[in-house]
This record gives sequence, structure tokens and C-alpha cells, in this order.
Amino acid sequence: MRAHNLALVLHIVANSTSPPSRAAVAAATGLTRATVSALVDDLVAGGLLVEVDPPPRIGAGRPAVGLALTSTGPAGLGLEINVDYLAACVVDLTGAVRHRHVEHADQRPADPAQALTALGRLAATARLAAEADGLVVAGAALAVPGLVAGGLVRVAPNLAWQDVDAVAALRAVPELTDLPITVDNEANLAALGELRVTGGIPDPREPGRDGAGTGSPGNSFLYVSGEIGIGAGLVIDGELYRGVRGWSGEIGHVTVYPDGRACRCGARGCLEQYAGQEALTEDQPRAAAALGIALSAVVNLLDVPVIVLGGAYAPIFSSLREGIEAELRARVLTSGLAPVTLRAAALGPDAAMRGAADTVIRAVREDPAAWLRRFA
Amino acid sequence: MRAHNLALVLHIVANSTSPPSRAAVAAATGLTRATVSALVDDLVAGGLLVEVDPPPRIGAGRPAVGLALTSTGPAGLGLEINVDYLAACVVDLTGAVRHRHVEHADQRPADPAQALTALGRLAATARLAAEADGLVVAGAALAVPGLVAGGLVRVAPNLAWQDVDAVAALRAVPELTDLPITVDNEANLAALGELRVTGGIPDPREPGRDGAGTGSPGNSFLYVSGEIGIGAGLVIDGELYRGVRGWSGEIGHVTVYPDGRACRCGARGCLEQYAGQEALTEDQPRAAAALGIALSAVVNLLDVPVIVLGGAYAPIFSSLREGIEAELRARVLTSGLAPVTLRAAALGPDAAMRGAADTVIRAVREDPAAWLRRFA
DNA sequence: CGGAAATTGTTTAGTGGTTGAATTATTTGA
DNA sequence: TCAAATAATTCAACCACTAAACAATTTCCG
Repeated sequence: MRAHNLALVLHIVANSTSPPSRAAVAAATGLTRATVSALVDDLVAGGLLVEVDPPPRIGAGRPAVGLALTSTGPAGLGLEINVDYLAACVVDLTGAVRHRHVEHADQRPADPAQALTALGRLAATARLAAEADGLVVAGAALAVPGLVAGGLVRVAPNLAWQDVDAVAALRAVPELTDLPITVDNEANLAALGELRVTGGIPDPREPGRDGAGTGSPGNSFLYVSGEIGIGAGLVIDGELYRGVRGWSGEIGHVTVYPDGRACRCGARGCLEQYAGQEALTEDQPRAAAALGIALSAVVNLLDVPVIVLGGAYAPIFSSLREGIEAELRARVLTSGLAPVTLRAAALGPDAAMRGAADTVIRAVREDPAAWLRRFA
Repeated sequence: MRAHNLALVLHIVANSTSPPSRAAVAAATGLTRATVSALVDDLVAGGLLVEVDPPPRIGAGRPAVGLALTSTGPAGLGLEINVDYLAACVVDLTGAVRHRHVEHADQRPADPAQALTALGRLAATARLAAEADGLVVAGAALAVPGLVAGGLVRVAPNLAWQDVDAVAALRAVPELTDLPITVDNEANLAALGELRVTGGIPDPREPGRDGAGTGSPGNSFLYVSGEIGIGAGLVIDGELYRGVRGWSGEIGHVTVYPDGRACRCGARGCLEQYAGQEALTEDQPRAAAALGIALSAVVNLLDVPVIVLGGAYAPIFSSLREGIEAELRARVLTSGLAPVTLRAAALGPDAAMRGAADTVIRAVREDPAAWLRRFA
């Protein structure tokens, strides 16, 4: 219960536009001011919140003390390995990017061990730089362009990886041995990155589970990442949906033309063959149409109100838009009731790395009690 | 906290194969026996649990007292309106069907008001019969073959309904005025009905949200209802996913052949044109293939491990199976890693009505504290 | 047959965390 | 300068859970 309320208070402070007072937090949570005071004391002592100057006064009364997330507390280390670059970044509790290192190099000739060693070096550098700034790196997360299950990269076609234990490889770097490290699919993490930047403020109280989902529409979207393959990350009410076995989001292999081009997966007519990076340069209108067809399936099935186009799609968004929307208008059953919003990703190529770092700080935000225990 | 633990205890008792003792519940929940005793006392006093004969003894010690859900407590009234019948049933807390009334009649010539009046009569009869048995009808839910939003039936093509306030119409019946009534899509509710009958026992502790979803695979499935239209209900980890606006599951309008037959929705090549009830009689192999294509999209996107075929598909399941599975094998990217299970619905035409009743008792089971307050 | 061991369920004292009311602190406005 | 207003803290009371002792009832085993 304490744990839950600590998370609740942190959540309110994190999602306020201006530093709220203890009294404001009490009002927002429904707890008493006494309780909030006690909780805030713990959070300040544990280095998660800081007292800051209050927002400008309005009316009489004792002036409030503003509360804000620290910028010198726990931080997340976000890592990404992709076909033509390695990247690492450190994001603090407020969501600010404090360090960012990118190393451009084709990873395809390298074997997994080589690539992961290089990434490990990058990660170690980032960690040291961050800790010199007073940050405490609470964990790391790695984004890979492939299928992940049980902590293993089962298959990453564009890197030519198969059953790679990336976590173990990174842990082998001396500066990282003590860090909790996770791996996840690139599109999933990019979706989370996008959520952090553009997501609305969810309702502090439990969402009413009767009938349709609640929450602001910015918190439910499908992120589509167009690379050589095409992946997707689905965010529903601010939560990433990973699938029962963690293999959701394979939109690249949704069938668009049942008797169409042969795909390297063995099937025919997969979206990837029409809207993957190669096909994209050949025939953009057809790519847009294929995307529209596959996306309308998603919307018909899941009632997702927003679609975000990332990766290679983001820079050419304006030329794809019309073609995609035409298919959505025609093929989404409910498009007459409420149109589907289509927009370009806000974060560009950093999305996955940022999302990875975000998973770490998200864990701290969602369970501050665990963090406080670590430093009690 | 009390509310949460009451629900937890009820949950354990409900999902036990044989009546558990207080001590067994304590072990399963992690609470102490003293706490469980107190919680159970409240639940027994509130008429949700009863003490029954214990399971046969094993070993030494004081004999246990068995606990079970009451069959004379709160009950759910499940209603369904469909093209050729009206139906009502009453399900008690244990999930047993206590009353069942079906009235066969073509509803298409009737206008909404007429149909709902007839259904209201049926519902009133069912309620009175149930209360004569000592049941307390806690609420009602209505299944309709159409799109529901904000408590309104926005459009039900096969009934020729548009923007019908079905809840208000039912409330107009004197015997039902005091009941909380909800409406939902037929496929969604059928999925819940199926879950109640075949669903596995979820982990009593909070599912670990790190990585992939947990829970038994029986708790995540897509229910596909083949009627004149085709609807789907998605259940993930034992929870129905309704979509952000409540419009999920429109698998009938997923594109299968982009340049195929014109659909009444205005688009081309919708699944409904190939696997709807009419097309089904014409060309079954093609229907199976079309279903397989659309379902492989679902699995690629959502990583759903189980697909349940209901409605008109259930009786011809064996002749559809091979055709569907062939497409799934070919088109689901991860079919090599773990196959998709395909099975026929267990509940037949009663699924939606049963699922509707289930939503009511589910609400009581998930928040027993609210029920206890009502009778304090 | 009788006592030890085992097991269930209750009782009782103690603890953590929340509430509500009173109290202190600090400002604005008359 | 003082009343009103607002923020934050202190303190007693309370609720729900825990832990440990205890009572009740059985089986096991010599």
C-alpha cells in the first residue's frame, strides 16, 4: 500500500505541467495532506523528488513548495544496435537526455560478439560520463531489430543473428557487470520512446474498466518502424503490448496481396515486399497503398485511433500520407464515425534508444519503493 | 486493501477445483490464516461464500472446512438479441446456468422498440424465476450483433438498427427499472463466455509485467464468430480487449483480396465476402483460405496463441481446419517457433448470452467489497 | 488403547500506514 | 495591524494485516 501510494505521488508529480505543491498532490490523489507529506519526505530523502521554487502565487496564504523529479537521481541507459550504427544514451528521471553517443558503422560484416563488444564500450563510456554528473544508472535496455524471447535474440535477419545472448555479452564488460540489462525489439522500444515524448497525461485514478478503454487518445497508438524489415509497437492506454510470447508487432509479414511477391519468410505478398526499405524507393504509391491495407486491418481489429510512422517512413511522411489515408478511409469500417489520425514519428532515429532508456526509468517511476529500498 | 484482499480470496476459491480450506486459501494468497479467516467471515456473512463439506482427508490434523461460491447469491442476467432469436439466461456466482429462455422469431421485420419490448418480457420472466430460487439478480448485459459505443447501439446491419438506446428501452420494463444494464458486441461477449468455460486458472499473484505476458495460454485467445457478418473478440490474459473506443474486433472487414469482391461496407475484398455465412456455403475451401489469411494477420500483429472458431464456423470446424491451418503455417512468421492452436467454440449459440451474464457476475467477483456494501 | 504429532481455525498483542483534527507557518488584503 | 487564506506538520485514533500462542480435532504409531 505504501509502495502503491509512493508510485501514485511520483506519478502525479511527473505528469504535472508545473511543479505541484504537497497540497496539490493531495488533492489530485485523494490522499490527505498528512499522508502526502510523509510520502514526499520519503521520496525526497530517497533522492527521487526535489523541492523547487513554487509556481507563481495566486491569492493569499502560505506559499507552496514546488515538487519536481530530480535530475541527479536514477537514470536509464538506452542502447541500440542496428544495421549501420551503434548507439547509447542516458536519460534521467525527468526524461531529459543527458548523454548521447552514436557510432556509425556497418554491423553486418561483424559477428554478434564483435558488435556487442563495441556497443559495450560505448555503454561503459556513457555510464561513466553520466555518473560524473551525479546520476546513478539504474539499469540498461537494448533495442535490437529482431525477435526477442526469454531474454534471447532469437532471430535478427538484418544483422544475421540467431539465438544471441546479448545480455550476457554486455554483462561481460567490466563496467556493466552490476547493471540489470534487458533486451527488446526495436519497434516496441521506439513506440515507448514516442510515448514518452508525445503521450498525454493519463488519469491518476484507476481507469474505469467498464466499456471502452479510457485515457487520452495520445496514449494509444501503433508505431510502425520502416526499416529493411517492418516492425510495429502497439501502445494501449500508455502500456506497451508485447504479446503473449513477446512476438507481437510483426506487421511486416501481414499479408497484403495473397498471391503477390515471394517473401524471404516463405510466404507470399507480405507487406515487407511492398513497403520495406527497398520497395519503398521503387514504387512509393504502391508502398503507401500496401501500408494502408495492412494498417486498416490493424485498426479494424484493434480500434487504434492513432498511427505513428517512424524509421524510414518519417522523412517521406508527407508523400506517403495521402496514399495511406485513402486506403484507411475506404477499408476501416468505423472511419466514418471517427477518422484515424496518421502522423510522423517525433523522435527520428533516436526513438528506440530513447525508449530503451525509458523502460529503465519507467521501472523506477512505477515502483519507487524498490528504489528506496536499494538506498535505505 | 481490504477490497483487494476480499477479491483475492474470492478469486482463489472460485478457481479451485475442489473446495479449499481457509488454510489452503491462506497458502495460495500468501496472507496469514488469521487474515483469511477474517476475510472469509465477511464473505460468508455477505452471502458470497458458503461452508461446505471438505475434500476427503489426507493425513493427520483437524479436519478442514471447505469453501465454495454460493449458488443462492448474486446472479447475472444475460440477454441476447439476434437476427432470428431472442434469448435470456440467468447465471449464478458459480457460473452455473440457472434459467434459460429462448424465443425463436425473425427480428428483422420488427423495429427496435418491438424487439426490445419482447426481449424485456423475456428478461422479466427470467428475473422473476431466478428470484423465486433465492437468487439476487445483480445486473443485466445485452449482446447485440453490432457496433456499440457509449452505451448506444450505433449500427447493427443485420438487424437494420441505427443509434438505438437499447438500455433505455429495457429499463422501461417495470421489472427491470432498478437493474444496472449494459450493452456490448455479440462477439466480445461470446469470447467472455468461452473464457468462462475453457479458461485456465490465472496466477493469483500479480502477473510479472516484465517481458512477455504470463498466464496460462487458455487465457489469451481470439474468438471468431461467423454469422452473416464476422466479428471477433480478443481476450488477453483473461481480459477482454474492447479497443479504445469499443470498436475492436471487426475482423469481417479486414482486407483479404485488395481488388476482390465489393463489400457492403464500400471496400473491396473484405473477409466477410469470402467467409461470411453466404459465401461459406458456396466455396468452403476459399472461405477457409480467406480466414487463414486474415487470422495470420492477427497472429503476426498480436502473437495470439489460440484461435477459437464460433458461430457458423463451429459445426463445420473439421472441414475448415486444414485450409485455415495451411495458411497460418505459411503466413505466420513465428509458426515455426510455436504453432497456433485452432479449435472450435465449446459453447455453441449460447456463448454470447452466457458471456453477457458472465460480465455481471465477473463484476461482483472482481469487487466483492462493493457487493458487501450493498447489503451491509 | 493412549499419547504424540499434525493440521485447522481462532484469539490476542503488535505494527505500519492512513485519516482527521488541531497546530504552526507564512502570505495577501482590508 | 489584524483577519482571512493557504501550506505544511504534528498527534491521537483507527483499520487491516502479521506473528505467535492457543484451542480443537483428527491420524499415526507403539
